[in-house]
Amino acid sequence: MEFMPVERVRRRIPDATVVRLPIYLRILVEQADEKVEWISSEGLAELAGVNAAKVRKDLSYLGSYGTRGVGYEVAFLVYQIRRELGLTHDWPVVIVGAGNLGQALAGYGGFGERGFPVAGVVDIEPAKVGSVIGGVRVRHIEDLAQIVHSRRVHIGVVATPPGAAQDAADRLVSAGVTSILNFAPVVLVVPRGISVRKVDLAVELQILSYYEQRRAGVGLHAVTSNDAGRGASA
Amino acid sequence: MEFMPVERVRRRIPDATVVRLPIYLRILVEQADEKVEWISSEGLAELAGVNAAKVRKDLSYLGSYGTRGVGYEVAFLVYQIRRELGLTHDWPVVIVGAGNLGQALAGYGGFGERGFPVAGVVDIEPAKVGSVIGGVRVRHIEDLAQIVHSRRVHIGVVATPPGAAQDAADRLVSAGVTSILNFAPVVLVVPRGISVRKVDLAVELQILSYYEQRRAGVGLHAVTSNDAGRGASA
DNA sequence: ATGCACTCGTGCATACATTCACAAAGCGGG
DNA sequence: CCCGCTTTGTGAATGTATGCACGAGTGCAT
Ligand SMILES: NC(=O)c1ccc[n+]([C@@H]2O[C@H](COP(=O)([O-])OP(=O)(O)OC[C@H]3O[C@@H](n4cnc5c(N)ncnc54)[C@H](O)[C@@H]3O)[C@@H](O)[C@H]2O)c1
Ligand SMILES: NC(=O)c1ccc[n+]([C@@H]2O[C@H](COP(=O)([O-])OP(=O)(O)OC[C@H]3O[C@@H](n4cnc5c(N)ncnc54)[C@H](O)[C@@H]3O)[C@@H](O)[C@H]2O)c1
Repeated sequence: MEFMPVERVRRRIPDATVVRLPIYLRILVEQADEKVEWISSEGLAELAGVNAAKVRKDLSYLGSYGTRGVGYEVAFLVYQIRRELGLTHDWPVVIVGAGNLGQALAGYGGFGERGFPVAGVVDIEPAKVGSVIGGVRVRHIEDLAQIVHSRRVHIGVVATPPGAAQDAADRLVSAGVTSILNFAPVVLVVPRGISVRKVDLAVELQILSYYEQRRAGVGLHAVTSNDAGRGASA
Repeated sequence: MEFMPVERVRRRIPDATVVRLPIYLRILVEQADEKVEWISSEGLAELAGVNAAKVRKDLSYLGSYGTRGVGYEVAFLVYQIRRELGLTHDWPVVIVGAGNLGQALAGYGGFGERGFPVAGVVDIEPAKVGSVIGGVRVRHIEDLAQIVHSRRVHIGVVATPPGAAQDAADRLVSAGVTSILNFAPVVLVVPRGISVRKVDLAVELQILSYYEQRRAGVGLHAVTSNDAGRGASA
């Protein structure tokens, strides 16, 4: 094997693991709130609804932070997962589209709590501009670049109608955003190096429909696990 | 080769493919609307943002519906994918939790259009009961079983606060629902044979944070694709 | 001190998913 | 009717993820 420098190169964490780390994190934070100080891979696996070996392997990508015979120290794991996910500081987000969904998102306090404060909401419709949602005033989309720069926004949320989603994404990218969470049922085209994740409710329902229909057809079956290997496409 | 009965045994479609079929379907419907009659795996791949070989393999699980040298007939593919996904009839859904999100969902017309009409919205809070959202009157959660039975609902949506989500899921299951779409940031525990998919926005943002942070740390990287292999856990 | 019970970390086997690469099949032009 | 062009369908190779099984630490009781 090649000589390896002490300053270890940050290991690439498998996509499938990246998807599960936030789930472990949420559970661990809940446990910490309940004054649980130590947890075993078995215990965490139970709460996360996965296999214990998978938990151990996932956590092993962060480093050897467990204690054999004992388990993992909850507070320490929380810290390590936060660090690995880049959650040591806030990531302000900007929401494009102040409609039904955009308003629900902006008004939802859960994001700010988890380190994703809403830095701004923009819309193309002058009629929407100026109204206040969740303590944030809706601004015109022309102000997008200004918001992104002044608030150092890296993450944008697309909540426009499907037909406007690509336009919204283009504007976000030219404003300097490098990660996009897309709610519009549209495949966004973005330059290499920009991460995109999508949330498509109709797709989710259709997937459920498949398993539902299958169950009806052939005896029972179902099963399968929710998020194996979702990354963030670029 | 073995003799094969005409009434072919339904092949199991890989989870990763099941996740992509709805995306192909949406694109194909759009193409049909634009009077496109034929499409190649290359063309569909382009629009779906995936590899052409993947498209062909995915479609091959449905059967040999392409024409070599030509491509796939759009209308026929639409029909076949719909059939395979169980979208030949409507799947009424019931929404539990008439808060911020539940209201946005109920008011959103996109579901009904795609074959998932809202059969009912229920809430535990008497104050919410009786109000009308998107043409549906909010009813008390005690009426859940009645709605599920009378409207033959198989799919339930959980849009309650996290602390109430397991209760909501339990009630859905006892009412007879066998598929659940969960918006609460909680791992639901359900009996074997019940499908669950979750939509967790905080998790999505945290995943983006990881890749974002990584980009800052080591040169560039990013990439990865959105939904490899999401199934529906039971 | 020694042994025992427990739990991590990980090599390895297996399963699943992606991609390549090419023969087979269909189409159209001459 | 045949030839050349196109595009499918799929074996095989590669890449990724899962889960088992067990060695190796750790803590505690005796
Ligand atoms: N509302 C839901 O529950 C729900 C559910 C699933 C998916 N979605 C999807 O989310 C997206 C938004 O849904 P909605 O219900 O909020 O729609 P909406 O029509 O209520 O709101 C869309 C908003 O985007 C604005 N907009 C339009 N073009 C724009 C542009 N180029 N730049 C900036 N803003 C622009 C509009 O002015 C409007 O305010 C849609 O793509 C929809 O399919 C919504
Ligand atoms: N609003 C958003 O944009 C958003 C975004 C991401 C996640 N979420 C998640 O979605 C869920 C709902 O969010 P929200 O903003 O609509 O919350 P909300 O508080 O506005 O609404 C929750 C509703 O559920 C009802 N409820 C409570 N317990 C119930 C029970 N046992 N059975 C039936 N109904 C019950 C409440 O009366 C209330 O009407 C939460 O888990 C939240 O974390 C919401």
